[in-house]
Amino acid sequence: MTHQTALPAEPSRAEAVARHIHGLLIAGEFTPGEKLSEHQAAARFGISRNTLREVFRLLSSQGLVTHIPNRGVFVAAPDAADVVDIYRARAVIQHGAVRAATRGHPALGRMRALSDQAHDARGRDDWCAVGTLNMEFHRAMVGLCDSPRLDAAFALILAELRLVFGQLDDTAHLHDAYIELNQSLLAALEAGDGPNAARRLDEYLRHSERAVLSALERARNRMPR
Amino acid sequence: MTHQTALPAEPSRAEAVARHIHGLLIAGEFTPGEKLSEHQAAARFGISRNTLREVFRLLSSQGLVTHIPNRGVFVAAPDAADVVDIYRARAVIQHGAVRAATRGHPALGRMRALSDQAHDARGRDDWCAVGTLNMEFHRAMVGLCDSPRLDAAFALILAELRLVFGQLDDTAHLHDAYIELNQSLLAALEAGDGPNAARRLDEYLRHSERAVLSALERARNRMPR
DNA sequence: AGTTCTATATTGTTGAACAATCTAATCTAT
DNA sequence: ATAGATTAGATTGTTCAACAATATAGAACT
Repeated sequence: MTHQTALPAEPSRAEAVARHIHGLLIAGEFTPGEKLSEHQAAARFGISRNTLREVFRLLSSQGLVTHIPNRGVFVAAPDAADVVDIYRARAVIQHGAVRAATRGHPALGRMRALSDQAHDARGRDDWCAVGTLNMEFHRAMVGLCDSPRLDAAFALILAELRLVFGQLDDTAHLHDAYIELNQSLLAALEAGDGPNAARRLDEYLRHSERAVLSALERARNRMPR
Repeated sequence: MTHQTALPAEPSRAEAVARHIHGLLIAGEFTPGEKLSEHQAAARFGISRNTLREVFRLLSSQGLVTHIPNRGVFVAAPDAADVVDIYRARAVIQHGAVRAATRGHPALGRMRALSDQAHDARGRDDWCAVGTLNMEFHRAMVGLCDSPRLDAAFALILAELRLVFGQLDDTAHLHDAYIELNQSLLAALEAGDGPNAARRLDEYLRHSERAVLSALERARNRMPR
């Protein structure tokens, strides 16, 4: 189950379009709650309505899109409750990662590399890259569990979080201060200090959640619907 | 996001068939790795090939069926590695549930009710019900997290485990001894004794995983493919 | 026996069509 | 004029027939 095509060659049109829309969604190209008409979307993405329906089933299973029977599919509109839930789930899974951490685990090397890259990206003021690398860092952390299923579940949750980010305006400050937190978290893991790592993790999650929540509320106030 | 139709009235044929096949899968009506031909399955379930493809996308996103491009879809054939992974993921999520447990949490009441029902079902030698109730018990336990996303992720994992059960012959003993373990686990949670609950949980998971693994190997030896 | 080639079957996708459902505008009645 | 019922239009859910692209199985060949 660990086979992952190095270069994501898309064999089928459906999956290609699914990945494409996925990219548009987490890039914030749609407004939350926006309806995605089948006729319209099929024309826009150059596939038939039948194939598009398969794509929608794909995306809706990933939680990026909400399918309401006989009504259509709508861009997911995560609210504050969803953010709280996402961070709750993150806490459980990532706490499990801390417990599963062992010195010299391959995932630690990946985390180190991503942490360094994030540091570089910040030097270049490339905030988009910082955001992506930050998420990759935490995804790599879940790799400590050595569980494909947890990896998959976490990837889903993180994709939803990126959907939230796409709705926000000021994504810069959301990742700035957390590079240091990630570094100290990683240091604790590399040192094999579980309790300290758990504390650092909780600290990160608490701060990040609060930042996202307030940014979301700001965005909602600016654009109430 | 908390709306869940009390009685699962199926508005669309696709979802109805999806649920139907889901039931057949976890009941062990298919042999693992069996190919599900579109033409054949569409005729069998009385829907068109296009609609069936949507159903397959649904099921494949739930991990019950494996979609291989240009090859078709196959009944998932979880092996020992998958079982290990499933229990690894369970350990992480359910350990989080123990940490989230608070006295008087509604989920504890549901667990109590399910535990009692399982006890009754054992008295009636209704092992099928015992198995279902055991899973419901643990699903209710994850409800302690108050996280719809963790609930969903856990439900997915448990469905895969049921798929494994469907492949086994002697499902009776798989749940017999665990009723007591569940009861002591629940007692520890109700008493607010987290560390003890965690120990009981690990004990349950360790025993259950070993039982499933050996039963799976036995089944595989009897029917090598 | 192993390989190549060919014929067949299956999947991936399309377009048109229809019933069922929802949406929005119109029309009534108070 | 506002509230509710009615109708017309649009959208979804689903089917069918068809075709290209790929995979499978079998035949022919070395």
